Amino acid sequence: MKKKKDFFDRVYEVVAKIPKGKVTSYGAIAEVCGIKSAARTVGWAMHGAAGNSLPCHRVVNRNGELTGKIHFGDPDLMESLLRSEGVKFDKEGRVIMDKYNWVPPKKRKKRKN
DNA sequence: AACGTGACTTATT
DNA sequence: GAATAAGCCACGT
Repeated sequence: MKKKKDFFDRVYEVVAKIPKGKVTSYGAIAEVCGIKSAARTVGWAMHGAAGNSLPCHRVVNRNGELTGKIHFGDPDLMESLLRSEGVKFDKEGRVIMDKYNWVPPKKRKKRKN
């Protein structure tokens, strides 16, 4: 039975695997899901992820800006969470992508590595 | 089925 | 280099 996971489910899996103290970009997740150009859809997936205990605060945009912080209820919550995990911000309030940018492993069919 | 929206990204001006 | 435009995919109405 081929349970074709929806794009959303795929995103949830990836986001749930983001290491603590690291962040990733929507585009990266979208690419891992198979659609590189679906960065926006990844954000949509987060909407459905609300209440799924997913570390959505570890997902930032390509610039390291916390674009989704607005949806946390409190704009400062996302930054606080990341700071609590050891993530540092530059003076512009962005995540230092050079150090914290983490790209999820591509889920190949039966990837044995 | 179609139009509009959205937590993005890339290219062009 | 900054600002604007278009492209992209999925969901909601």
